[in-house]
Amino acid sequence: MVRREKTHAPLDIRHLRRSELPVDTLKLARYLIGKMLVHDLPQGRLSGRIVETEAYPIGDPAGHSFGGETPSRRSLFLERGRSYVYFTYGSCFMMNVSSEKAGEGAGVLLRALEPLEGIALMERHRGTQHLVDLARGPGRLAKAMHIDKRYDGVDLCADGPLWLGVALRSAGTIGMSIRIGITREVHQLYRFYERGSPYVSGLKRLRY
DNA sequence: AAGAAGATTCGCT
DNA sequence: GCGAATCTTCTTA
Repeated sequence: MVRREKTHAPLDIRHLRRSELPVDTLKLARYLIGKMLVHDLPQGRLSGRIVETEAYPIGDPAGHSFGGETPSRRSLFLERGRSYVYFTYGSCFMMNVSSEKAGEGAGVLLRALEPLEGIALMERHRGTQHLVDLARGPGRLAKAMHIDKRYDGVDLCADGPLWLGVALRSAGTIGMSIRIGITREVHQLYRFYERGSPYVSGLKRLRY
């Protein structure tokens, strides 16, 4: 397989400014489809296009902010554009983008990326060379991008190692569906994805 | 102090 | 497709 970063110049990715982020969890979840997640490591840059998200808005019983702020969940209550990283099922980190005003608990779960730069390093992190599986699913995404609890609370609009960006290619058609893996509010259409992308998880559940 | 649940993944059938 | 793995956090005693 031809590796993009060896045959193309580095992508021209510009930082997203906080003022560009919609001040609404559902709008932000849709807005982030087609945007870039970038992690600059000493070994090189990891980047990918966001192709799948889920919204966990204010007051959502399925959201981690439901029931109020705790030390482990404080990042969800930060101003929009900060990361909330948590560990679950004894094996997976997952990354959210906080999505409302400071003091309001809500977030957007990043569920899948189309890997673009640093693919060889992502393959090492994930232990597989199957491109479409590298960041398909929230736990795999975090592992491929080398995201763990150290990155909880990071400002994704600041000039740090982990950030959100915009590259030239925009999103295609955006679809909606029910969210995956939850037991409450299961009927809400709070999941957004790029139609036709092979990098989206749970393809069998895309019915909308 | 003990137990249960959890925004999943992987391996096996 | 199904079920185990695995551990943090929160609840209850």
